[in-house]
Amino acid sequence: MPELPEVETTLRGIEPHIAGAEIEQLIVYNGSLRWPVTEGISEIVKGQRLLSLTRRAKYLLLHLEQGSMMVHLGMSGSLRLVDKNIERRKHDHIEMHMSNGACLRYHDPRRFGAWLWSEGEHHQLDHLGPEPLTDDFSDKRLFDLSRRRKVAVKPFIMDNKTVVGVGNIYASEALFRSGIRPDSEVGKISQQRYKVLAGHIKDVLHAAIEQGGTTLRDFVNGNGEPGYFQQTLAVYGRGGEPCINCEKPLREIRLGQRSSVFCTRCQR
DNA sequence: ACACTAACCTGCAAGC
DNA sequence: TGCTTGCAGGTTAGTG
Repeated sequence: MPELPEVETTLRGIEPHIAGAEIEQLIVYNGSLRWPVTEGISEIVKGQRLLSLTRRAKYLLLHLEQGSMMVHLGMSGSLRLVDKNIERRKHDHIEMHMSNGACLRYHDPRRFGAWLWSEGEHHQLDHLGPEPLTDDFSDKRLFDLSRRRKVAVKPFIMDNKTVVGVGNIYASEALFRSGIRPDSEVGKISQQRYKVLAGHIKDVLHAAIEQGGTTLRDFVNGNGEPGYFQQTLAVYGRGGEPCINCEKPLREIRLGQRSSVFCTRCQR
């Protein structure tokens, strides 16, 4: 999926084309996503103006006059603006027609995503940690949260309670840039090293947003264009290939059911 | 509280 | 060629 940079890229791509317009029709072709799409959502949102779009963690929030739709792209979801006359593709599950003629399609082969309506709070957002690109996320937070804990640092920074938006790609890349092994016990890492790590998490996310995100298989922004950050990946998906610094073959292990690639020489 | 696993679902690549 | 296996960007529910 889409990690934070891909969601942010999607938001920036679609927002100018649909914000301010009225929803003429929302069509749900297959509402069987991670959670069932809210019953009756088409009737609820019809005729409401889309006031604004925001992002929280990897969730997109479409703010309407009477409430909001919370959209998640799961592992394989994407949103794109299309010409409504173009035939739907397999796995195009939801379509939103706007009063200005724009048509937004939600495509998600694995159906791990979400489209939920609420007149108030979305409770999925209740227990999320801070946004990584704000001052609420810092080395101090990583240090304080990790004392007397034994979890490996990679699953720790991928845990939404620690910080949101950091998935398998950017966790791997930030640890490489920081020279920290992904399986290091969090309780044994110094605040100085967390300062380096927090800085690299922010840097790698910023850089990925500037490149329009990472396209591995099928990610596209709101206008159907891929991202380019995959060209910058140093370790993710490169198990067995040479380290870009020292040329030693990169090692691949599994941590918390996720593949983790790192350099045994450059990361300690 | 913490650490870890299985599960949701489809597509694709690798191996036999 | 075709079958089986394992893996893929996330998140939550359940186990010990």
